[in-house]
Amino acid sequence: MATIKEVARLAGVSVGTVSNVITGTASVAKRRKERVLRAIQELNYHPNYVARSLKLQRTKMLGMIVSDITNPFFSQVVRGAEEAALKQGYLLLTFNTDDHEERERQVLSVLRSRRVDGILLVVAPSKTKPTHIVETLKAGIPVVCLDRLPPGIAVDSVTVDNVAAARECVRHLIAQGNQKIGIITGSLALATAQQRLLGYEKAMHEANLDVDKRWVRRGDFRSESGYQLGREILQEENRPTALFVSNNLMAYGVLRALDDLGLQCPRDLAIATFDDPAITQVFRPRLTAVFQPAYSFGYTGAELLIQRIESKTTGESPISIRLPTELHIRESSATIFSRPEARGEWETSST
Amino acid sequence: MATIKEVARLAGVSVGTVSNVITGTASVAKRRKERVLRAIQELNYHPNYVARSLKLQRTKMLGMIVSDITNPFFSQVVRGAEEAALKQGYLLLTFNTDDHEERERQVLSVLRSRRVDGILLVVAPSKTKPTHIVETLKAGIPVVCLDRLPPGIAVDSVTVDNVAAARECVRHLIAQGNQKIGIITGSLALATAQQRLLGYEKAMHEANLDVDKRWVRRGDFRSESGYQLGREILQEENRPTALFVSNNLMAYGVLRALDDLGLQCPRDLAIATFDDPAITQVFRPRLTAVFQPAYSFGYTGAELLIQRIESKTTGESPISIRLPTELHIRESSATIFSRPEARGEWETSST
DNA sequence: TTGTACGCGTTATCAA
DNA sequence: TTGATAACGCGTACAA
Repeated sequence: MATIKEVARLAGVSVGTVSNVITGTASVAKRRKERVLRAIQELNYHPNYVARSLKLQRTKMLGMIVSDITNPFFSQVVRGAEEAALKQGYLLLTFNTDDHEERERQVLSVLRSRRVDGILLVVAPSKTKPTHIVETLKAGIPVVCLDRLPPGIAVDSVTVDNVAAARECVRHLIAQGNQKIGIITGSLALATAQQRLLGYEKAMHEANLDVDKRWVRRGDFRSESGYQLGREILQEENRPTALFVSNNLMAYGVLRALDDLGLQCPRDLAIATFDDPAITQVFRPRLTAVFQPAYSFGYTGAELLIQRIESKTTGESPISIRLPTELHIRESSATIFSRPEARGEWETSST
Repeated sequence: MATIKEVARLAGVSVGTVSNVITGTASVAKRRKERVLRAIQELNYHPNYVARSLKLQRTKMLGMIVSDITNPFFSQVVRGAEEAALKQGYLLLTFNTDDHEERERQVLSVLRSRRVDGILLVVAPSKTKPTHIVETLKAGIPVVCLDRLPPGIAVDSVTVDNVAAARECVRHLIAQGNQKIGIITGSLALATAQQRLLGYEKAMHEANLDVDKRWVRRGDFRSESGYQLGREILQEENRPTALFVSNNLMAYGVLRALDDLGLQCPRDLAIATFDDPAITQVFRPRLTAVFQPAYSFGYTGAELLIQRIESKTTGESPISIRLPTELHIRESSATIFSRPEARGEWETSST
């Protein structure tokens, strides 16, 4: 692979001149410039970004850590981040943690060795303050947390108001006539899961509705837990008429559980959930869900991160960006108490 | 950020010794080793991989290019690739091309500048031989093509037998009693799209069934084209009773079209398709689909690529790996001619 | 077994 | 405007 030296020799100029042509930092005489360009073409020269990174002490690479890119919500986040990053010449190094804190720790270490300029992070569940994140910050590497906030750490972030969104969602279930409403939460080591539970409790409380302990089940945001807990709840002798499921994957699990038990949604159980991937919207039952702007999570996060990087303002007080959500009301929450005649004609209300 | 020099100074040894401790290339006296380890700990030293890459002339980074990570098929591919790569210490630099050849060209150029050790590539549609791929190969960068083969280029690859899979799938539609069967293809600039069309034609031909030209529509593997073409076909006066849709996204579009027209699957139209993301399997209608081992595409591809990289055998004759597919038969292809009484009880036959 | 010195390909500084 | 040269941080001969 050709080096800048070879280009310089072929063009009959010094390496400094070639560098100036490439980066455009200093002006170069027109004739020499042309000679250099021709040599670059001829040798099919591609500047060595590794060497440049070493010299400049920045790599123009961003770490992108999500729990599972296979979840349509996160693949959208990544997509958004890539778009914003690429636009400014940054590349994405992506990783999945499957929500394992240990894996997150390893990835963070790798990323520090790779000298990425910054990190976009969807944190894994953690009971205690994740020291590896603190240390990354302390090392001067900007981190922007997406969707979830790590406990006890002041860090830039892009989030939504989970409490309000969950509350609105459960309110809707109540408005549909449901009184016995259950919830399947994510791991309570995750801020988002806690907040959605809180929103649920608020809505129930302000409507003076009892919350039976057995209707509150704790999952882990994965499909299998939705399935298991769904089965359990549905087999209670006093089962709820509606279920608020804290994320999409678990809602899919609940649907499977319904199917197993010969039950149907919404006939036997109303369902409302979080996350609203376009891909599922064409199938039945259409899920009532809190839509989160997944793409914007990534895009906005990357923009914020790059701004931090380039303005060298790490250590300032954290910036937290709040994105809006929308409650998309569809057939899965149409209960026995209020079921329109028409099928498939549901409106999309927003907030 | 600490350097190897500082570690050496703190431990009271030379940089060579520190390097030996880190890489394990030469043995170091136990006591000194401990001192070094302690110094590393204390300084929170993370070896500079940029410098190492420059010295070693390899980055332990792989380029991963897909059309759209938002498509569950490709997110699985990426996931598999990451798993295999990480296991051997390689990192993934991921990119989406949205099937634009120009974008692919740019990304390839960036990747060469970044000095990635190899590239996993899902090629974009291309009418002519993509010279940028040839040149990447010529530059000595191993490339493994996933899922699709670029026209006229001998390159390592991981694919499935699209012709056979499509044929089996259409045969199934025929066996269900359908005689008027249409197809929505992807861009015929894509090998996979061509092959699936070919499989369709073979199945129709060997069953002595006519193929009405108006039943053969050319999409682009995106949902919107499935919707548009689905509408067109369904509004023909002599419309088919079954449709073979060449990929998942377009199938979702067709479902939407059905809905718009007040029709239902499978009552008014049987559907069979390609790709079979787990996420959709819990919804109705459950789609009959050719399952492709998406995760394995990535995993196997990365393994093959790394083997190429580490054995330095670029330029040898290309290796092509064929992965098996499975036809998953579900309710979407249950036609009026053969419809079991039970709902939701469909078997999964495989080949 | 340990230390020294060179080079990887750039960019930036400085003198010409 | 141009050319020569010193870093950037590391791994690895080679010498000790």
